Amino acid sequence: MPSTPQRNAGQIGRATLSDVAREADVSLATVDRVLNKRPGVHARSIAQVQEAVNRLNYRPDPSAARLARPHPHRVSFLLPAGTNTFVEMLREQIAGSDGWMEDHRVTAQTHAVDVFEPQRLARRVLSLRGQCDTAVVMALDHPLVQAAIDELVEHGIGVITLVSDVPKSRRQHFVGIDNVAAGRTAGTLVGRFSGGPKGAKGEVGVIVGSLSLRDHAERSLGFGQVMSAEYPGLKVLPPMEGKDDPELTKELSARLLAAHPKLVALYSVGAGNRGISATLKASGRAGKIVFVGHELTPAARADLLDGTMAAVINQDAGHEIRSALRLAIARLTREAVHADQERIRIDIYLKDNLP
Amino acid sequence: MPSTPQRNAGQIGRATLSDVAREADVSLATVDRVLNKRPGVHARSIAQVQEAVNRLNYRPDPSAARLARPHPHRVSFLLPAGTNTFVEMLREQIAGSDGWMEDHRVTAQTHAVDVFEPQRLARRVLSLRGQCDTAVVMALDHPLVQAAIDELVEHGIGVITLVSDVPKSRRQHFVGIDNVAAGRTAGTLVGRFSGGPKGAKGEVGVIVGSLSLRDHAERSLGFGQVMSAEYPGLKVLPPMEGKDDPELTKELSARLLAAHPKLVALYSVGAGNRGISATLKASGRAGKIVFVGHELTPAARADLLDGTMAAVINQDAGHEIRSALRLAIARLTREAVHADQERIRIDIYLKDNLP
DNA sequence: TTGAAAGCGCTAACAG
DNA sequence: CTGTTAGCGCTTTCAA
Repeated sequence: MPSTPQRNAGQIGRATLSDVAREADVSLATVDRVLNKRPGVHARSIAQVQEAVNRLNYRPDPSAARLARPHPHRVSFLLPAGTNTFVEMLREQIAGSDGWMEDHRVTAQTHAVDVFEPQRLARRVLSLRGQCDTAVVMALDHPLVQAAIDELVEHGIGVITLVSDVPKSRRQHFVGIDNVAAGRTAGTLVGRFSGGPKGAKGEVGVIVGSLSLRDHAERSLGFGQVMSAEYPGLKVLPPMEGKDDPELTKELSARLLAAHPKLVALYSVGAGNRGISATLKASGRAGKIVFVGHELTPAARADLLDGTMAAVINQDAGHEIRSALRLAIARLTREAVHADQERIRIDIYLKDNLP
Repeated sequence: MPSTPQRNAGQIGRATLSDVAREADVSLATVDRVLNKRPGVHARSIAQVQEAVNRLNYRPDPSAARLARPHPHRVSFLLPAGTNTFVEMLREQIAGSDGWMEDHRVTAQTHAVDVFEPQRLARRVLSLRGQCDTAVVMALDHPLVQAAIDELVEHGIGVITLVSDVPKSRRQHFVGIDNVAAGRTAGTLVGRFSGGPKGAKGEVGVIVGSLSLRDHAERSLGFGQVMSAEYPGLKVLPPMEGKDDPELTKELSARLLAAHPKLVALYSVGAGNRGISATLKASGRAGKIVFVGHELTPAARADLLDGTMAAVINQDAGHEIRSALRLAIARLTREAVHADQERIRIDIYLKDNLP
């Protein structure tokens, strides 16, 4: 037993930086350099420090780290331009997190981009170089975009994809739901609400935003899987592309109703639910046709309450923003992330369990 | 404009304690005394400080506060003794939060109590006096318990009710779901899965743990509301008390099936779903009878996947524990709580959206 | 009733 | 390549 009456050495409380420094027989600064992977440290010192860290089971104190850091972490959000209500909700959640961000020494900037233009989107992603420490991107999955993300990562910027993933990129995390599973969930809801495995008979319409959007394609896929495997009596019609535009979805759904009198259900994969809702109400079939869609917007809420929509599948915008933010700073501070807490759920809302 | 070249005064960055001290023309210590409502401060000083706080829009920095505090906050959890799987999940979540707690200077202790004994429970609650800063209690709603909670609060201990509320008490918060709404949700699920407002016909069984448990009673109530109002073809049978015990629920459900050949659905309000599941499987009616229950335990998960259960209504144990912990420390540190984040959702799980 | 001062554990100049 | 040092914003003795 060393007889030096130093405080701490794995006894009471947790090990601190100075404990590590003492054990590794180097200075505070050197430990800091090793921990933060800064260059210019002798290999021997690195090894000593790492050994001490392991031995003492050292974990940095995030509060102290935050307090000492003179500059805030800068995170940039890249969100689709336009009037999509869900994106609007994401924006609000970012704005609403300012208090939290201040407390955590984080500053955020939000940029609007035309997500449907891979070229421009990629350029925008690239332009973030040097502008921030972490980029949170809701992006189209396209090779150009993937390359841009990879380059950003190359430059030491953390990248988190939001809502829509770019799986082959070197992004640090994806914050969003499993869209195939979400589609399957919609399938089960539509199937059971239309009469169940036995009873269900008729045609089912599907309106997507665009099949070239990865998430929409995945949802359609999952939906189709369940329908064909479990509800043979239900015939899924070929998906129509509504461009997430209420005007267009309104028109399409009207055409759908006219052409298919045996329509028993309608699955809206993307946005523009307001248009469908309008058609349904105008036709007097609201509440008769099982209408399931995504994202709990104020309009969807109202449709749920008056029975126009049977169910809404949601991803919690607030949770997604907070999660992205936590993951962003966790990379910089090496804080532990609790996977459980960061998993975005596929929420199902009926008229009865609205928040 | 004052010409003193002091740093800060509402300009760059946020106001600090010293800013407040300077503006109020008192010392740091005095500001701290006022902010933490410690006694022995002249009324004039109090006023000055408060004025400065408002003027500068001061909010304490939680990281700094945490760092400076020599003693951790002590929170005690009071959970039901016994083998209930959901309670087990709560326990695991508490254990799994230890890293987070360490980072936030919080220590937790968990006590097991016989919740069904108001006397003993109340005594146990009282015994927490002086033992902790915050008590998180999953309690029976009983006058004795309420009184005990109120006394604890009187003694300056924060009380948070978990899962099951004691609404008339002076508890600081309730962390849990709206059980009437949860019951309504179950109602809609059962109704729609059994054929919808028109088609549904037959009898529906209800098994509760005990009707003297507030949450069970509330769920039954909500369930009944929806069924009678929206599914007139479905006849809800009088609830049976299964004491949350798999053996008993197994027996009860078997009796139920035997006595009611026209049973189309079964709503399990409390625990003991394993027993019901066993009966259903043994009778060959698993998957035919719409079986809806609460809490996503491993067993429920399996039942969902093999079709024995149609849906599970869940409250996220991890979210509840984290929320309780955040609320506990927020009281001590005056940190802002984001109501949105603390709202516990009524999750609906189908086989397709399992986490 | 009030104030001065010593940290909490970490980061980042600035010197060697 | 390494160490010293001055804080970050707050809490808490200890004196006055």
